[in-house]
Amino acid sequence: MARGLVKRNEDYSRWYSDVIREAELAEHAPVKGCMIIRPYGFAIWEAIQRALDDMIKETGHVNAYFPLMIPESLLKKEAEHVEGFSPECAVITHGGGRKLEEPLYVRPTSEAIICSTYAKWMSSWRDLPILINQWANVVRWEMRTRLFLRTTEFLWQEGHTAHETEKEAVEEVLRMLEVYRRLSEEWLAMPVITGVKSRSETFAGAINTYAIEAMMQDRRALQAGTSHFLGQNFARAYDMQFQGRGGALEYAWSTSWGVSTRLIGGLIMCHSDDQGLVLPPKLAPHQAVIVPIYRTDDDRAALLEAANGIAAEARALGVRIKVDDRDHLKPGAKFFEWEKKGVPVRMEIGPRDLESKQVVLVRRDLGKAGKEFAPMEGLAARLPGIFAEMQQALFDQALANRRDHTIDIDSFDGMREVLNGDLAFVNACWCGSEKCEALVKKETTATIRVIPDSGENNEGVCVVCGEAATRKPVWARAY
RNA sequence: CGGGGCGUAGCUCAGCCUGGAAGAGCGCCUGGUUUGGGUCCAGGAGGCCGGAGGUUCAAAUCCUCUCGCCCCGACCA
Repeated sequence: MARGLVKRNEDYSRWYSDVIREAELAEHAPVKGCMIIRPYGFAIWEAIQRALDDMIKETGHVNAYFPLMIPESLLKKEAEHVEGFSPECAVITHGGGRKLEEPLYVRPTSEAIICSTYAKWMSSWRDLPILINQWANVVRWEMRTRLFLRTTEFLWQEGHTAHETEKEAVEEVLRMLEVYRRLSEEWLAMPVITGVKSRSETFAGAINTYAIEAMMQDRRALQAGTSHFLGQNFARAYDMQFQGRGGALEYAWSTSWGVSTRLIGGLIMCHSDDQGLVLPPKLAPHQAVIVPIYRTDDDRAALLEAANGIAAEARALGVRIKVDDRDHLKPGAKFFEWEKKGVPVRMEIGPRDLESKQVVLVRRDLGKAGKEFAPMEGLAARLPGIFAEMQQALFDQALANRRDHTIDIDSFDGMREVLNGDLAFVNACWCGSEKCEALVKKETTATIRVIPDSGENNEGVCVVCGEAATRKPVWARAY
């Protein structure tokens, strides 16, 4: 079995760390809660960035960059916002060898600095909308951290937009929620439920927070992205005013939305297995690897020539492929290594294969059972199709896992049993009171993950208090 | 912040109880051997035993203090 990896059913938490270590995605830094993202892990992040950045631009946004440090006074202008964040802020008190007159906050998010800048940029309704995104790092002093899922410093993108009307802003929030859904489902092969958060889970200072919520293999939920409708709250706090079409001064309607390196944690817990990482082909740094198997130098030369030929052909078709020509490792060692790193397709080629003009092809998600002899003729051209099938298979598998573990429940007892037991996504009606929500959390540690936007069959009675309910949230234990 | 665990070779750790020449496995370097699922053999490099103080003829080991990290609970993307 995979050396150095515990099995998922033995200790899921340790398995998760093992996968990251063995795949060389990241490691702990000397600073508590911080991580070093290693080149292989960062390559995955770069692939996510490329895909998302394209979508962000296709939807009319541009990138910019705002400072890491925010003056305390600026952050404190939006009371609810600062209250939500101040306990987890890192504060810089000294610089240049002396105490600063005003402390600087390391951004936990950039609403304060960006909104106050937008205020200067808008004078007329013609200046709107402002549609800007930034790729940045942020710091939140979390009590408990886990690689990728929750680190003190993390990488993300944060979009910040300002609009003339409420309608436009709401449309923007939902548009970006949809972008996140597509990123997650089409690129990470990670199915998500979209919807709005309950009040207690709403971003500090926002009117509404929308989210994409995914189920991990252990049936816990992961909030994978959020899109916030900020109303005019930040406009009032940071003076984002413009002269409207009628000539009067109006407050802008703003939004913000973000996804982070947490997505990589989701990716791991959605698809990987007891052998290690499993990557969806669309995001894999290497989509395929060719391992030559030889005895003699002559064999080696001939095989490498054949392998490089296949690789060149594949690259011409846009496939990210690697020929593992390292001479000091046996083939078996290479198999294990690429397996742990989640490379979608492995091709083995030895003298016998060369003779019969074929390779042994193994899809990562199917394992040894899925080994096939593939003719070299037309092999490169087949790869994109194989990747597409695997991409779909990963999504289908994750979706099936969610369907198999989603339950409609109408009694609090039933809810307690599931959420304190094997875990699942529980669909259960809710009256909307924070008291009922808090009681569920107290007795099960589960929370409302999202109130789905599909409006069907939501009439009922609250699973906790029995009062009339019009909402049917997804309840689950979350990361 | 509470509870638990751990700091010794690049990594994983043994040694500590009962003080007396710093070890193993893996990895790394050299040479040979091997190559269709983690080759084998020989040789080699590599250490302020987390830090400070104390006890002692003598401390990785005992005592005090300290710093840090990991895991489990209360907060969060």
